[in-house]
Amino acid sequence: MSRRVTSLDVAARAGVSQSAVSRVFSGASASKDTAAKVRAAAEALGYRPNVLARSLITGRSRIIGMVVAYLGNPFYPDALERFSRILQDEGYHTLVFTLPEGAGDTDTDRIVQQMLDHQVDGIILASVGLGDALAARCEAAGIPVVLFNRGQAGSGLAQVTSANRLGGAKVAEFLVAGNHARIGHVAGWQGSSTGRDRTEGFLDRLVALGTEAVGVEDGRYDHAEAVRATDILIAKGCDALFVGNDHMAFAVMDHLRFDLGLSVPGDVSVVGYDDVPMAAFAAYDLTTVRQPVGRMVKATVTGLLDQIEDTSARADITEIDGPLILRGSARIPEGLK
Amino acid sequence: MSRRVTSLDVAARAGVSQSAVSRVFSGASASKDTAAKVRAAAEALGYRPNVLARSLITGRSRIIGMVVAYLGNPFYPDALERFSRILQDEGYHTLVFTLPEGAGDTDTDRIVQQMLDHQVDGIILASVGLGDALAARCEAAGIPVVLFNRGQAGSGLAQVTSANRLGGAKVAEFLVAGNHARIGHVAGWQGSSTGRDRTEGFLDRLVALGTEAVGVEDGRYDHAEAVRATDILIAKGCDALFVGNDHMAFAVMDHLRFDLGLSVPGDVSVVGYDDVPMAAFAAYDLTTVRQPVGRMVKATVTGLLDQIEDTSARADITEIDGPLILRGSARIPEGLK
DNA sequence: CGTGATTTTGCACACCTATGCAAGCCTCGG
DNA sequence: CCGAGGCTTGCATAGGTGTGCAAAATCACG
Repeated sequence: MSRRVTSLDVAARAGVSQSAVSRVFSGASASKDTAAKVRAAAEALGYRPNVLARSLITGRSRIIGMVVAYLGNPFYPDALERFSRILQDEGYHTLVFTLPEGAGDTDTDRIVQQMLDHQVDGIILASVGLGDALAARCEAAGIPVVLFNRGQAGSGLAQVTSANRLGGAKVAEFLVAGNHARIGHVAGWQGSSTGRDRTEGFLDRLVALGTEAVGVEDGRYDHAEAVRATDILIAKGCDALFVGNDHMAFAVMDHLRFDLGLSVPGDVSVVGYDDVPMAAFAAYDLTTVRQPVGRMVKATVTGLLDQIEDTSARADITEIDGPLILRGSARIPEGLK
Repeated sequence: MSRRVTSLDVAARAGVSQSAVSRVFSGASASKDTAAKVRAAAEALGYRPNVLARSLITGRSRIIGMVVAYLGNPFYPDALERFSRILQDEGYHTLVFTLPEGAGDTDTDRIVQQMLDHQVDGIILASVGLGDALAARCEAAGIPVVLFNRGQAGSGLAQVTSANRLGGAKVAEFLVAGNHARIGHVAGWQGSSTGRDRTEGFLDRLVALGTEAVGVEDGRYDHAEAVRATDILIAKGCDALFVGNDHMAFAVMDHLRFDLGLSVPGDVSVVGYDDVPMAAFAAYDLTTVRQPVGRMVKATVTGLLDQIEDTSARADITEIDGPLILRGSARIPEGLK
């Protein structure tokens, strides 16, 4: 394997200095003439600037660290794919960091260190599961951070979520309009802001509408927990369940239909949150609140790059509204048919 | 933001030379005494070696490029998560590259260039969709490559797949044993080796058993295509369908049940391939051939690291056998009950 | 054509670490 | 006590690029 061709080689061939080559490739000023000569020589030699050397000296790697922990929920792979694609188009790349199952502070520290080691220009935290520790440490290290699908009140960190409270409220309106008598809630993990917000919005709106939830059980975004929660709520006689995300909603529907022998939506209406692709599958045909992944991802990237390119740009909180998608898993009010 | 702590700072504080510091952190020989002094100083200053500078000089980045294109199929996120985790444990990291939808040669070239730019130590191609061009170019660039869940006959490239032919054969055995009279096949994309192999193994074994497929339609790993294929095969009177992967199988089952009003497995048996988590959901309860993701991932990483650390190690082809998982989407032969 | 303003260019250094080489140290056997 | 051999250590350089600075070249204009 022959040696890499360097900017010096190009300079020699083009009859200019190495700095001229550097300037041409880093977009600095250069005369039409030399730029042409340099490009020709580079083309002939197959020269490409060495990213490592460049990063070493500029201090910017054009790499974004992305922390994920929960790819089992199809919402996240979808987001990851979009992130990777957009960042690629912007000349950035995505370095993936996976948080171990029961992530303790030790793990968190290690991840942060590794990101610092690689001098990532920015960080996307796309995981509901991780504590505030990670975000705090990133911030302390002076690296721009955006929380994706996760909020953290008063942290001063940039964050992009869907309008979770409003979404929860929409479901409340919908179920009440559907004349459901006993409404229950399999909540998203109450340790996460998204989970809490959806729950709050839902419960508050119920009260505003003059009714109340028969029961609320934390499903912790977990299959088995969701089933357990369902049992409790059904025992209380619920005829409608708002489930904290689609992934749990599938488990709930399966349990209702195949273990408890109930009809959905005949006996029980089920509403989810996310609108992952599978929600449209006929087997579930899940009524759910859509999280507009595309717009959320775009907003996240924009916010992050703004922070990177203009350090004075400050972290803002973005909430993106998504519609309730009416399908067949919940009784549809007369007025909406 | 204060300047980074460098090995020179540590050297000064420890009263040794910079090279001593370097040697301690790169695992070269050093006396107990100096090692201790260096570590103490490093600890006190919060020193961490600069990965970029190190990579620049050693030529190894400890970064693995991972090319994906099809995260819609839940098989791949699962794999990606495992890859990231294992590589992390081995001191490597995962740089994700996403191939655009209709990836032409231009895109392929760009991706390869970007990987070269970042001097990735190795490449995992985890995408059925991409042509041979990408693999060839990577190989030409002298970077170790392993194809994951994708083969390429006679390419001389390392590859890890499940035993696709054998898997297809198992399904043939199973369906014949179940006394199915008219067996059809919604094939995986015939442009991919996995698709072809499964199909071959399936059809060959049918013949060996003295029967034959009523029809074979390419589902191209696509939802809509799978539905189209199903229509054709059902029109031919099939009472059993082997579907090229689980993701399509879900579409097929939904179509059979909710559009055509057929019972699964009452009227038609359906068997998939992959055993993604969703296959175990009660709504589908899909009989399918398991791809042992964990072992496939482990084999891929092992093979790749071997090639990286020992350039003489040559590419081998690994096939990992997986069992047929019996569930409720296909009639179970008397003998197996 | 001369002068000042402006752009272009080259020089040299910085970024931070790994490593070949030679010199220094220690150890051990005779 | 001496010499040989092995382990440590420091020196100096390489790896490839960006950038401040000053010199050179170009331009505009009177």
